[in-house]
Amino acid sequence: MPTLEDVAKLAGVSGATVSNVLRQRGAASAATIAKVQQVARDLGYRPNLVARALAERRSPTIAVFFTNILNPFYSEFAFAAERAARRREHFLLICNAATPEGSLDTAYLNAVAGRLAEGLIVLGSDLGKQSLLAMLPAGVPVVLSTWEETDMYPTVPCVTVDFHKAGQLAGAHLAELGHRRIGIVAGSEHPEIVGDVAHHARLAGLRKSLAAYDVTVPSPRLQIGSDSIEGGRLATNRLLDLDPTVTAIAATNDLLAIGALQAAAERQIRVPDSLSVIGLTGIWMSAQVRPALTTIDIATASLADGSVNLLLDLIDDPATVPASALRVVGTPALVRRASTGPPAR
Amino acid sequence: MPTLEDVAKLAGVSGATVSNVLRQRGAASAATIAKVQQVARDLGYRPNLVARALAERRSPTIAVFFTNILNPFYSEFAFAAERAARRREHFLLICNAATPEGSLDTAYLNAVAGRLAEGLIVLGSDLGKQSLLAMLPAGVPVVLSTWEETDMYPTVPCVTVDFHKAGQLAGAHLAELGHRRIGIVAGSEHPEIVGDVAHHARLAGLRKSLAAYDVTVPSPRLQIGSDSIEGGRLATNRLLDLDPTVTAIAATNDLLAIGALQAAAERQIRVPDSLSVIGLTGIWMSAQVRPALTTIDIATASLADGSVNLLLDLIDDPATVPASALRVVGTPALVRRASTGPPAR
DNA sequence: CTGTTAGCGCGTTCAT
DNA sequence: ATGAACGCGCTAACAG
Repeated sequence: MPTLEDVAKLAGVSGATVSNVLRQRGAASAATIAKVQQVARDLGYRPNLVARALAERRSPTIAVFFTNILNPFYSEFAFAAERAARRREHFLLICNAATPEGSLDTAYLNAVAGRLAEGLIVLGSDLGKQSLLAMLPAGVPVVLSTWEETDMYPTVPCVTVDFHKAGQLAGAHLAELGHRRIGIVAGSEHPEIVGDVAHHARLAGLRKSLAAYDVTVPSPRLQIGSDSIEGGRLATNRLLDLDPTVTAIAATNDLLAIGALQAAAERQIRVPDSLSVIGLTGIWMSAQVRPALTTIDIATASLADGSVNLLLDLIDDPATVPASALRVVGTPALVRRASTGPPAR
Repeated sequence: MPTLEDVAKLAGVSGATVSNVLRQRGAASAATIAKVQQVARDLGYRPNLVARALAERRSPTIAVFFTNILNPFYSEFAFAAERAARRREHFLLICNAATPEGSLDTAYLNAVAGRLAEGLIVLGSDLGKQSLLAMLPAGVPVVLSTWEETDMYPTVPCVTVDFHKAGQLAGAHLAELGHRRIGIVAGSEHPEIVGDVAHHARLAGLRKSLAAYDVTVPSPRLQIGSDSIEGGRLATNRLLDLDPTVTAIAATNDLLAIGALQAAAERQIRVPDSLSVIGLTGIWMSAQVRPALTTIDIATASLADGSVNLLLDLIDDPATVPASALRVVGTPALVRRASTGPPAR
């Protein structure tokens, strides 16, 4: 592979000039520009980005830590984040952060702190608090995103959405439709631990809005499952076994809601005629299932976009970033589709 | 951020010794080992991976080019690839290669060739042939994966599966169940172009196996849609409008098949009683939908694993890699689930 | 067992 | 407008 020097020699100029010409800095005579470009093309020269990163003390990559990229929600985030990063001439390193111990992977964090990536976006709820906090003093730019508890780390930049509000919207929608016997299917990252629930804020919001209608959700009507379609299906089956009288189910995310839809289908329960189902987050698939899922949209792509841009702004020049940009909390919105309606009677 | 030199000075040794101690190379007295480690810890030293990469002329990252990470198939590949890479102490750069023009993104390729990643896995069917071929002479290690046409680039290392065989298995399964009026829903990356089909090998295999049973698939029974659930649903609806007599549908991938399932559900057609549906690839979701989808499993995770390991082997030492490892073609397998059965009559 | 020297390939002064 | 020299932080080869 040819280097800068190779080009310089063949073009009869110095390395500095080649650098200037190729990066369009400074000025150079039309003749040398042509010459250098010609030689570079002939040689198939490509700048060594590693060397450049070392010299510039910057790296063209940022990293994003998920719990699980198999979850479509995270895929969508990754997709949007990659596009946003690319628009800013950056690459995206993906890191599945979840380890058996459930904490952020230290090797990964160290690598990032080792300037492999010049910044880091951490998604998820209550993942790896410790290791993450240990990281921050190291001066690595970090942006939290889609964080469930908005105020867990008040000092860390965060782009998220009001999950409490999202839960409220879901609850209010069902209650306003007239539902009173409502079940909840909630997700857990450790379903093997009895009572472990991941989506605290959504749940709290849900319960709060329902309380305004004097609706309570006793324990048999709250079922917890692993964060997947299958988990939602199983949880819903348990719920309906325990209490077949519920007329609506709110799930703390769309995957679980889709599982609920399937459980209903298996039991020949018509949605929304006999059972309403509402999800949360608004993944693409929620629009593609049948019946199409009513859900609370949190604009995942904007969150990804906002996270990447905030991170890169912070890296470019922290001083430029207004304090107000350090804590962005989006507003969720109800998306009415076909899976909810008034109760049968 | 402290550097190697900082540690060296404080520990009263040279940089080389610090490097040796920290990387456990060479030998050092117990005393200096302890000292160096102590100082490194106190300082919160983390090696600068960019500098290391420059010095070693290696980078700890590999890149994978997809067409679309929103497709669960690619997510699953990414998930497995990331794990495999990590086991070999590498990071994964994800690149959504699809551009509006449909070709591989040159900027991305150049970056990789710029040693940002030391190798590259390219997924997909007929994506970016030109740019990719232009890339190869540059000496960048490349592994093709999940490639539809096994022999398109005979000289490029490739880990894939026999898609032709996969198509055959799907067709044979339906035919053996007794189906004779069979529809096909095929995917396209450019559905706006009339007649554009992506999954050639699968289609050919499908047709071939059906021909053995004297089954042909005339044009109205072959519908093409965009590679998504929605695309499958729409294509299936067109197909059933044009010919309501089909008793089975083979889709060229699972997303399309899931769309077919939904189309059937909307039309109150019972699966598999009145209509059988078979998919291809075996994404996780295929097991989670209801009825669970019968499909042809291509062991995506193993493909990802194999691709990463082959690439890394090639990078470590091409001479070590036997020729037989340069072209791995996996064998697909039928997974019988609930969406297929004998025709009603 | 440890230190010295010499790069890795590029960007960046500061002269010229 | 152009070039020489130095530095980025680390590893490798050799010397002691």
